[in-house]
Amino acid sequence: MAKRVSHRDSMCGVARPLDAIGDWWSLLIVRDAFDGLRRFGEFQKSLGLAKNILSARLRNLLAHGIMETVPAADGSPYQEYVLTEKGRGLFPLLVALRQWGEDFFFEPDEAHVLLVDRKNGLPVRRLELRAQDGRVVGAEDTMVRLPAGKGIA
Amino acid sequence: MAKRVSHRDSMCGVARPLDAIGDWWSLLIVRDAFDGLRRFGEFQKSLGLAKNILSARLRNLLAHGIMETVPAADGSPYQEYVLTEKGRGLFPLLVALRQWGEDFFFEPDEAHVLLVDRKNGLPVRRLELRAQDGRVVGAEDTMVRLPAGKGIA
DNA sequence: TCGGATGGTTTTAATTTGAAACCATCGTGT
DNA sequence: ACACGATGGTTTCAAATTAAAACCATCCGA
Repeated sequence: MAKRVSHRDSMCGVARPLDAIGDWWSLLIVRDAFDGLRRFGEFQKSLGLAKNILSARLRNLLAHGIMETVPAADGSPYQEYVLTEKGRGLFPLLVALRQWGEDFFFEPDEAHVLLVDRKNGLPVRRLELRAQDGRVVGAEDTMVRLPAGKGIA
Repeated sequence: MAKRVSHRDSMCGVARPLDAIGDWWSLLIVRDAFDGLRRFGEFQKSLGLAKNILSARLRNLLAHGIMETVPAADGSPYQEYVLTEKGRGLFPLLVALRQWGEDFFFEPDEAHVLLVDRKNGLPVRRLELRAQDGRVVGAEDTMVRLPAGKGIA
């Protein structure tokens, strides 16, 4: 937690979120939350991590406003963990991660889960970054503009 | 490295990439590589991490085929680290991370770097996930379809 | 041939992680 | 009322990881 940030990362738009997600367990928890999991035990069973670690990660997600606890849901006396709006904002990131995984981590013939449109069951399109005029742009077509002129951040 | 994966993550399209990126330092290295950094010393200065850690991370990125070394570039007798196609495939993920950061980690009046179109300097659009028919879809509109029918993965 | 720049590795301490044991609360059965 | 299992954690302690610093090697110009 509270990872050390480099001298220039105080202003960096990439490092700041990384500090909040902290580690990959957190992102897997968020993924499971998108899948509808809400209870401590559900996350633990799904991810197979130690309870103390899950506890720490959930605490961190709560502290960063990515998840929140709600008092009940089905009458149980326990609390449940649900995504906040900030947490739901991670959806594109998860999709990007998933699509990258599909592209490079599965053999061509290897079956893998597919993200599909709920309406008709068809796979979703690939994420594309577009310029204001609608052109699809890649990394080569973009640059970062600095607000005041310091590092390369 | 070689993080333990849960019992079901062998098939999960999200956990697999996470194993390759490993930790957030790796992603910051990739980000810097997109920014044009290529040399060991450049990464070290930019990120401010210990040299042994940078060394280990670069080794891991090489092992996963995310970066590769090229013999020279400007005559120096040293090697340089550049992104492979697989590494360049991380661009949408970085954009997603950056946009999420812009949304939730900066005060409304706080200046921050902006990803802009190189052609005209205008900010790029937000990433949007679209269905086959072009509709913009959110998390609620999607689900994962399993290849054979097991867990919820 | 000295000395600095570059690109690492080794060594050692501090932090984090993880497994297991432990504990507390609630609900149920009897 | 009381035992007991399920749930949701915390504590303890060993193992792995990370970080800082020191060290080492190579190339290069003066």
